[in-house]
Amino acid sequence: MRFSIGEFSRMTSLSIKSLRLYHEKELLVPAEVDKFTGYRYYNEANYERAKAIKILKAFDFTLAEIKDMLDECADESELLPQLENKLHEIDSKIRRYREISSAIQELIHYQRESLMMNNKEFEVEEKELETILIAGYRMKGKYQDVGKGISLLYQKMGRQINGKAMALYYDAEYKEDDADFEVCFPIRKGKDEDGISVRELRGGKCVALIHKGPYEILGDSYKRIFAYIHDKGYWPLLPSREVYIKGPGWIFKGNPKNYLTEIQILVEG
Amino acid sequence: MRFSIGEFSRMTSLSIKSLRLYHEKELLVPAEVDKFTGYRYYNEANYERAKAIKILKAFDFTLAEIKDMLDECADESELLPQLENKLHEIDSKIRRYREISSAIQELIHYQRESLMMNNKEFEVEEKELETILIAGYRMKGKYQDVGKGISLLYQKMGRQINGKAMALYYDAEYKEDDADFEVCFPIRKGKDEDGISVRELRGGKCVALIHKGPYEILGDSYKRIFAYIHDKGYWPLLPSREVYIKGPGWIFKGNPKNYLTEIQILVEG
DNA sequence: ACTTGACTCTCCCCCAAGGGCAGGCCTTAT
DNA sequence: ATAAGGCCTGCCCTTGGGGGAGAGTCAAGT
Repeated sequence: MRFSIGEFSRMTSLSIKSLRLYHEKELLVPAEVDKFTGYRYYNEANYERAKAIKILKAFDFTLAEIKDMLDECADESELLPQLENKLHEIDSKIRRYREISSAIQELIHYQRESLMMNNKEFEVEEKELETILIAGYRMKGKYQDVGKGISLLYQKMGRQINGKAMALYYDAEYKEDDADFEVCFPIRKGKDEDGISVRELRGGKCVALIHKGPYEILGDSYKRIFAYIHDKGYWPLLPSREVYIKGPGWIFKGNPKNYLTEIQILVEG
Repeated sequence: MRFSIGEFSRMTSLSIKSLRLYHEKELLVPAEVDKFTGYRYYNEANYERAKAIKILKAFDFTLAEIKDMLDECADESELLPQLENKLHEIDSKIRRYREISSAIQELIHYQRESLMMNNKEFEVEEKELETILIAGYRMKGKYQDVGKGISLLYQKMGRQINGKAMALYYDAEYKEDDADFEVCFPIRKGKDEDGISVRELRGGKCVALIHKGPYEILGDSYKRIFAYIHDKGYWPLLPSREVYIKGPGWIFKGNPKNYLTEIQILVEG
C-alpha cells in the first residue's frame, strides 16, 4: 500500500503541514518521494512511526527529542531514562502552575472581598479580638514608610502569611517625621530573624471603625473613634492598630478613594 | 530621576532585549527617547508599570494580554474577569499535565516491571486466582487479531482499566483461522456496551507458566504446561487464559524475544 | 485526447518572547 | 583626546506549525 500525503494525513490525524515539517526534520521520512514531482508517498512502516510520534507528542516531548528517541531506541524499555526526565519536567511544570493558580485565587478572593465591602457605610463597632501570631518589623520614620515595611515583610514571610497587613502605632500622639510603629502580618508560624519579631499579639475588647478613602484623611476616622471611646467612658490602650483591608494593590496603585483601612483600638473598661 | 536602559534593566531584572521589545509593542514606553541618538530613558512611572508587568508575567499572561489589562484598567478589581479566565486556563493546564504525568508513570512502572522479569527463567507453577471484574470483547478470527481487539477495548475502557490485557480461549484445540476467543481487561467498574461484556471472571486453582519469546512459539509452553497438568492428574478447564505481561508496546513493537506472556489454565482435581 | 477539479509541490511570511551577534554611534571618565 | 563600555538598529534563530501564492500533477469524466 502507498498513501498520498492527504490520505496519510487523514489516517494519522496529523496535518499535512506537520507531515511536511516532520519530513524536513527527518522525523518521519516518506517511504517514497517522486523524484520528478516531489510527491510524498507513505507506507505501513511510516504509519507505525507516526503512531509512536503521536504518543510521544501527547507526552509533551519536542520533535527533536522524539527523533532521538525513535532513532536510537528499538524497545520501549530503552526509553526509560527519557521518560523519567520528562516526568520530572512535567511534574515541575505542575508545581509551578499550582503556585500560580493559588496566587491568582488568593488575589481574586481578596479583590472580591474588598469589592463587597465597598458599597457599605461604616460605623464604629465594638468587638472582641483574638490573640494571633504575628511577625512584626519595628520602624521609626514617616507614616508613608509603612508601605515599604509591608513589602519587605511580605517578601521575608512569603507563604507563612495568614491575613492582611497591619501596623501597630506606639505613639500616643500624631508624629509627623518620627513616628514609632511596627508593620506586621498574621502568620502561621515562623522565627525571629533580621529584626523581625515573631510573637503573639494579645487580643481583647476593642473598638473598631473601617475607614474608607485615602490615608491622608485617616484623621477624621480617628476623631470619630476617639469620640466614641470617650462617650462610653472607655480607656484606650496602646498600640493602636490599622488593618490594611484594601490599599494600593500589587499591580495598580488603585484609587485611594476606595482604600479600606480598619482602625482597631483595644480598650479597658 | 532618569535611568538609562542598562540601569533600568538592573532595577527591574528585565533584560535589555525585553525592554526594547516592550517598547516596540508599546507595553512599556520609556518616558523619554532622545530624538537624535535613540537612547531610551526611563522614570519612576515606568518602574511602577514594569513591576506590574513582572507580576502579570509571573501569572503567565501574554504580553498582549498584559498590555490590554494595563491600558484599560485603573484598579485591580477591574482585572477580575481576566484573572478568572487565566485561572481557568492554568487549571486546565494542570489537569492536562497531571494526566500526562500519570500516563508516563504508568508506562515507566510497566517497563520497570517487565525489565525485572526478563532475566528469570520460568517454571510451571500452581496458584490460586482471584475472581476479578473484567470487560471482555468476544471475537472470532485469527490469533493475530488479538492485538486489534486489545486496542479497541483499551480505547473504550480507558481509565477504568485495572490490570494487564488478557485473552480467553474457548477452543479446546488449536484453530488457525477461526479461533473463538475473548480479549479482556480487568476493570474497576463499567457497563455492557457495544458488544463489550462486563462481568466477573471466576478464579480458582490454576496452573500457570510465563512464556518468554514470540507468540509463534507459545506452543512450546502450552506443551510444557499440559504435560504438567497431565502428570499431576489435573483436569484442565476452558477457557484458558493468556495474560500479556509484555507484548508489543505502545511506542515500539519491541523485540519479540522479550515478550512475556503468562499462560493460566484453571484446573480441577 | 482533453478538460476540470481536487491534490500537491515549494517558497515565503506569521505567531511569542525574546537570544545572539555585527557594525556603528554615544557617553563618560581619565 | 582617547579608550572603555553603553547603546542603537537590523538581521537571523528558536518551536510547531498556520496561511496563502503560484505552479505543477493526478484521476475521472467526457
